Amino acid sequence: MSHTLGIRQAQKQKTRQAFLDAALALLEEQSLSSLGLREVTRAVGVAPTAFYRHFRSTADLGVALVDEALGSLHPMVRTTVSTTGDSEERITRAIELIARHVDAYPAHVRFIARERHGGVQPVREAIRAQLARFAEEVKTELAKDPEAAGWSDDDLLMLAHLYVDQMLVTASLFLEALEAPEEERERVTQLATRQLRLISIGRSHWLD
Amino acid sequence: MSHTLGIRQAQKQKTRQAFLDAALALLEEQSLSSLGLREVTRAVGVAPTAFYRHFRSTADLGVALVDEALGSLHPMVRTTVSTTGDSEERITRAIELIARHVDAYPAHVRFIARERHGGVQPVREAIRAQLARFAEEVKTELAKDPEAAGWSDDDLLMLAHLYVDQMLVTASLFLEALEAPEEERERVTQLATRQLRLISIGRSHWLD
DNA sequence: AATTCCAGAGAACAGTTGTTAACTGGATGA
DNA sequence: TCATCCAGTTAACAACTGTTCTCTGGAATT
Repeated sequence: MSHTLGIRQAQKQKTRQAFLDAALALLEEQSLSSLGLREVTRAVGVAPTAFYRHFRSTADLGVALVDEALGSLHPMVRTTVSTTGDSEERITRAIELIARHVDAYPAHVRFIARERHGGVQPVREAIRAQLARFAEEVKTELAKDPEAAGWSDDDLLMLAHLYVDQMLVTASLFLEALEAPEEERERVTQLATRQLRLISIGRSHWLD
Repeated sequence: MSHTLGIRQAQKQKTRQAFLDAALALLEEQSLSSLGLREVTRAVGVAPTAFYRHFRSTADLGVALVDEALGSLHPMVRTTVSTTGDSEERITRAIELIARHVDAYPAHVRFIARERHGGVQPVREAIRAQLARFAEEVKTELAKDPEAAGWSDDDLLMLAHLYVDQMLVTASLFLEALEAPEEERERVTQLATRQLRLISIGRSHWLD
């Protein structure tokens, strides 16, 4: 079923990706609501009007960035929660996975953290929707665990949201520590690990 | 020692407050990094150049807003954590206090949530510093609790940060539910309450 | 009463912004 | 081969931006 794109479509997608890349770079030092259309086209090296061939507005571009940043993350989230091993191993592995992701895609993480409560409504809504999906998926994985026996659906979703939010808090901490010395990164790892451990303890005594 | 301000100083402070109020209102629909100096002066009803009599830049104004939004919050945080009563009562009271604060100062809460990871470095730093102070204060209160016996300083601070972050997550949820029907606000209250309860359970079994 | 001070006004500056319209030239499909 | 399509270009628009310098009039100081 894989149909090779025509030269034309291929070039268009390439330009579109250049817009996304340039915007993401520019957004490291500002918010989406101050990102100018001309600013982006200048960075890409095309005429301002070329922008409209791909996006209606910078808000539209922002929504596309949300998909790029979070869309491909779903498989990882599933495996993060569902990995086997005892509780302590799973925590260590989850934190490490987050740290690696921040190292690999710092600009994406910064964008999501920044625009989650940012000044552009459609983008906020897109992030909210994706995070709700994450929570649903985490909930599904949690439900498979024998520890979830006796838990109501509501409580499972409550815990899933807690995990998702904690994941973002941790990612944001790693982001701030990106340029910091290894010592500081280790401090963050320890903090995040113990916070997750505490939540995990609360989880195992929830039904007491 | 209270010295009545001269007419001149009084008028200046009044104008300064008008700047803060106008900026806060404008920031409900955008981020600080896109807030224009002329935009603010127009809203206040003064000449653009008057801005410089009070602030070096919009970033400077942002830092002043952080102080206004968080500076007066310290006493409340202390009482939130230190209130007497059993665990369940304290949780209910804390959530209610957050809900009331969001109702009373929605724009302040929105500003902090938005600019905590926003595009203006000095403002991010100011918020980070204030939240670190909050965490220290929460830690001090936690240490007074008999339940904290045997806890290391590091673990207490870890828990304090967890509480502070959870407080912000909850505040942000109430903010999104501000215009929503009472039913939705009740749902948020239930969610936040159970999350805090789970953390509280983890806390009480931490030393097991 | 005379002098200094200073919050705010006014005008002007070079640059920037988003959006429109009409175009070009190479890929596409008949 | 020839007509159609369409990603990207060019030019122009009114409106807006931050910042400078100069000025003013009433409060503050002497």
